Amino acid sequence: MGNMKNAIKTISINLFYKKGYFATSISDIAREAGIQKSSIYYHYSNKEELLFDILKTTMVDLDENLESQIKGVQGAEEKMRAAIQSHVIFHMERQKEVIISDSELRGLTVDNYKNIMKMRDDYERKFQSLIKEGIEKGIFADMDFKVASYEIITMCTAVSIWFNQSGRLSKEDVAKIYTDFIIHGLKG
Amino acid sequence: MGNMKNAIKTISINLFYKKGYFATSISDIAREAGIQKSSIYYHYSNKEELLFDILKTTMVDLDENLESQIKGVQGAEEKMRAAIQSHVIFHMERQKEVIISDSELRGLTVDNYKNIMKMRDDYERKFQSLIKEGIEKGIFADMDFKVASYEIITMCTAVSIWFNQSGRLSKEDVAKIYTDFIIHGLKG
DNA sequence: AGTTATCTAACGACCGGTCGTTAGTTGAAT
DNA sequence: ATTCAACTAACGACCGGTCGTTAGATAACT
Repeated sequence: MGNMKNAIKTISINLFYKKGYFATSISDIAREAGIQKSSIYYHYSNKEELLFDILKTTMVDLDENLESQIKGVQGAEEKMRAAIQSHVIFHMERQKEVIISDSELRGLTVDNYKNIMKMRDDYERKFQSLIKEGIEKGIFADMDFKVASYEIITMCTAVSIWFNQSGRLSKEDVAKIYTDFIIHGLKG
Repeated sequence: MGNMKNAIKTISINLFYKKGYFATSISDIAREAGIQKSSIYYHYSNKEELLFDILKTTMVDLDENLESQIKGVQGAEEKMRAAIQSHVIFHMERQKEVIISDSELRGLTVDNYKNIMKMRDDYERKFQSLIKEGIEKGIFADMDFKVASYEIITMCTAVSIWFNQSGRLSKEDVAKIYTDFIIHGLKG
């Protein structure tokens, strides 16, 4: 079983989140895992591969989440509502990983960086398609659909920063507030 | 004159933006400035002080910018429009510094961290007051004003990430798009 | 016997920071 | 006008420590 490998990944997520990728040493990770730092290299060939594994998994899960949530939904507005809810809830449930994804891209070398950026672009384009569809059908106001997608995605991504699991609002409360706000913004 | 000190600061802004605070060494900064790294310590007593100087200046300027833009403006909606425009344009004009401000807070020790966070909270509360005022006067829909402030600030802050000075849209174009989107979201 | 997962030990590179020193400038006292 | 102490701004050598990574040994399980 990849039991230790999985532990290393989970520990790294926590440390990268708390201290940042560059400020976290292989020794830190090994200490938490209860092994020697050289043993990390049995599971991952270098530090960057560990970061890349985290980022890749997060993006794949995010995308699968979106696809599964909008599949079968009818109507431009309803599809957009489903997409927003999917994105927002994912960012509240996977706070640490998405924060790492947003702040540690500098830790990647060119090939890995391009790999992640391509996934991001594909994901972004799905939102842009939904906006375009809504505009064409006259449900949303005429607007710059690219800027609209940046507005929506960046604001929904940021829930990961301020949302508190044990706070006043439930994930569903927050999703509702965000969805309503954005739909009003889109309808103009 | 503090000419070299200023050069060190500007160089650091560029390097912290490009490579990140932890990945930038004092040697890197010194090399760009054309001096020895020990000479950096004549101007700044340690690396963190340099980071703090950048963050503090940015927050002070951001706040002064907001105050000067909403001063004298009448009406809740118009004041909110002025605030959004002020925030968005500042984040397009000072891209590097605000990105550092958003991603390198971990480089600060407790006291400096608290100092910056207090300024952020104060700034945030100004937006919350504007929202509350609009709700009370019946101009904005009834809503959770705290979440609304997070929605607005995080989305407007993110223009620093995607905005391209030599791109298709002018700063004023972007400000207009953001302001309209948000006002519609607030009016509900 | 071979594989898997871990260990110990060490590597060279680089880090932030300190030290004593030095050359040029300034300003007040002589 | 000259002297002299203080200040400014930088130098280059060096420190202890940590970094990511590698090599080779070892122990347990199949």
